[in-house]
Amino acid sequence: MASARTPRTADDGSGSRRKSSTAATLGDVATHAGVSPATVSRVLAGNYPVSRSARQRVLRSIRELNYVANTHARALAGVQTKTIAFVLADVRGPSFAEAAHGVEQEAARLGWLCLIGTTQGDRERELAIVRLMREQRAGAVVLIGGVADADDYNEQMTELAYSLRAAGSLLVLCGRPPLATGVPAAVIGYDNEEGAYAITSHVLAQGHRRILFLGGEERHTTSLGRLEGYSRALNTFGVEFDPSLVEHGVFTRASGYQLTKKRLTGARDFTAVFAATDVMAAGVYAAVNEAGLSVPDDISIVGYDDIELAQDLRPRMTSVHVPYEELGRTAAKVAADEDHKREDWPGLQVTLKTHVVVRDSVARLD
Amino acid sequence: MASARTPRTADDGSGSRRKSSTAATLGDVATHAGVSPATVSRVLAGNYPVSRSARQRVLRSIRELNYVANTHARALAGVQTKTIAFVLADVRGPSFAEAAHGVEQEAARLGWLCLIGTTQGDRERELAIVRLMREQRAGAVVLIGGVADADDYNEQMTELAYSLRAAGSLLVLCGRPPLATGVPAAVIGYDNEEGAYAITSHVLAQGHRRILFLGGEERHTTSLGRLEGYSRALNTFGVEFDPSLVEHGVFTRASGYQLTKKRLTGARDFTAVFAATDVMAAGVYAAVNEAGLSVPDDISIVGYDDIELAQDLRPRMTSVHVPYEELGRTAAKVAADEDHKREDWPGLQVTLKTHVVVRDSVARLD
DNA sequence: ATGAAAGCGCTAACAA
DNA sequence: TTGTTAGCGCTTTCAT
Repeated sequence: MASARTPRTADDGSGSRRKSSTAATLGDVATHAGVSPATVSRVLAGNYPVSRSARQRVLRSIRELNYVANTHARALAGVQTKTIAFVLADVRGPSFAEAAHGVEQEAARLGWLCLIGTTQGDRERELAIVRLMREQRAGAVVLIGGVADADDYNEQMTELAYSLRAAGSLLVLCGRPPLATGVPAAVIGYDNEEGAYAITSHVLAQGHRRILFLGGEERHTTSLGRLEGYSRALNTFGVEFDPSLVEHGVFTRASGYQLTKKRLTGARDFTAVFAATDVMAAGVYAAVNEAGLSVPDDISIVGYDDIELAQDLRPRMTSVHVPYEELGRTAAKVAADEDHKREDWPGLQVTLKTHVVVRDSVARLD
Repeated sequence: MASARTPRTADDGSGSRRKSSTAATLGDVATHAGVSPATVSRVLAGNYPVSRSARQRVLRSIRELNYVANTHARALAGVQTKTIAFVLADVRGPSFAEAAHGVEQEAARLGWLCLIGTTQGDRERELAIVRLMREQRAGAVVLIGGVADADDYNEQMTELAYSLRAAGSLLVLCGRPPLATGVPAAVIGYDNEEGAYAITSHVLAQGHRRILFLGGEERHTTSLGRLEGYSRALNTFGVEFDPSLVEHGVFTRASGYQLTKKRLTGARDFTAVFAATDVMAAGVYAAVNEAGLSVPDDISIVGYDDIELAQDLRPRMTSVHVPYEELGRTAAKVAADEDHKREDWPGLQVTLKTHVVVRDSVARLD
């Protein structure tokens, strides 16, 4: 049991404040246990037979030295790191936060770490971050939320999907449309069109015919999907789609407020507002209230996402519930699943259900 | 210009979908530029003289090969990674999200990456995560939000502060009290006591004398600080502190709702409620409304944090504004600042200002 | 079942 | 100014 290096104890129990000695390495554990580094590595990986006695000694040394493997050394030696990178536009969006929470929860449960990056909705920045995450050898990169659609962007993202896959990693698209078929990425989504169709139908069923649609950026996939559902519902009810009833802004309270305020000056040519997100809808409420109008007597309002806020607005807002947390959890599960590394992995597409939650923000028109 | 390895181009321009070849390494760049690896490393680090011509060739090769340094190799070679780890209880808390956003923004601006971990308010998990982040060689670890106070916990965290510092990293406490003096950690905070004092004084000045305080966990530092301010204000106004007017729960809407509901059954012995967070206050509103009572005519309500929600509640809620985003930004700045690595770094404590935002949720009592 | 040794990509001390 | 070389801590053949 030769010992070239002095084993470094993690705590000398002296209780005195001192700089902790540098952390124990695998080599230290090996020395301490009287085995070779390879053996320690083997018991750690558990992918190779090790004698009972050796294993026990190693385990004991690990405990005593308070050993924790160095992730970087591992990564360098070629092992995929158990970190899942997720990138979103802004952590402050409640629905994003919900999804992020789902990812984080599930990742933690599986013993994975989370890297996070935000893009402020900037496509270039998003691409840059995904590249960065690839260099970090993230085990998977999860993209949360829609994007403003664009061809060259899609092309670059597709390229990244392939390159991630080649590196043993995986691109997970969460809450946004798939790339072209055959591209090796997992897609976890919900149906924007369907939910929008359902809630618009609900409004129409209450007798409304002029419904103002407040969307995000014009080419934003989420906004687009919701607009389509809105439009299809009109169609079903035999109401002609009026482009002048569609406004584009961004997914913030301020934007919802401004857009509404603008439409409220002059003749009012709508009886209801469908805000593409609940956060925007909060701005609609504010503008309507400020104009001295009442919800829903003067104007009905519906949103999308069903975040907690929907219950705090007065009157409580009717909205489309999206299982964001579940979305995130699923993404993490897929990311952590080794299955996608198989040569013949067929790709994966999951679509979660949404449903309308009816509250008190839509008046019946007779 | 010998070339043992075939230089690997990043893009063959063929436009066809193919697995990207494995990424170029520093060695590839060296070969391509006809210099030694050391030279490449030098131009990258910029900490050593390199001839103009060599530098230019290297830079060009880097561009052509699309080279990006491997973080893990760097970390292993002993360089601090430019990643700032931040750990908080739950990304879904709006004020946390705000702070997280601040950290993320500033970090990105400085070219740093963010690692995130959540604890669900569990101290053990928090310690475990901080240890993990240390193993990840994070350049700094930022702890956001209060914790339930406990001696042994403080001791372990102190130990971690030293060990982080020894590893060239830094512990940043954000929105929580300092550890013992002399402990090498940065503290970025705001004054919970002061803000609570101010808003309670405001309520008292409106004539209220029986104010229900709804706090979080009993030993939670944030809750504690706010309770102290509440208590001092009572004292200033010559009102005796009544322990039966203090309830403890957790910082969620549901908790605020339940606590209020409980206090609303039977004789009502308070005219105002001070919820320790806005999110809890939303629950208070809900319970009060549900009991058929009116805010502020029957019951006045104030919160703390001044998140966006405060403006969406009706009537709009009076609250204490906390510059969370600024808090996060400051934390990131401090974390990224090399200054703290100096041997004689004196430690750092920043305290941000809060202020009361008066809205419509407090009635004047005469 | 176990150990020796090479190598992952980078940095830094030492030579030249 | 530049190159050579020895690690950083781990995994993984290849021997034994």
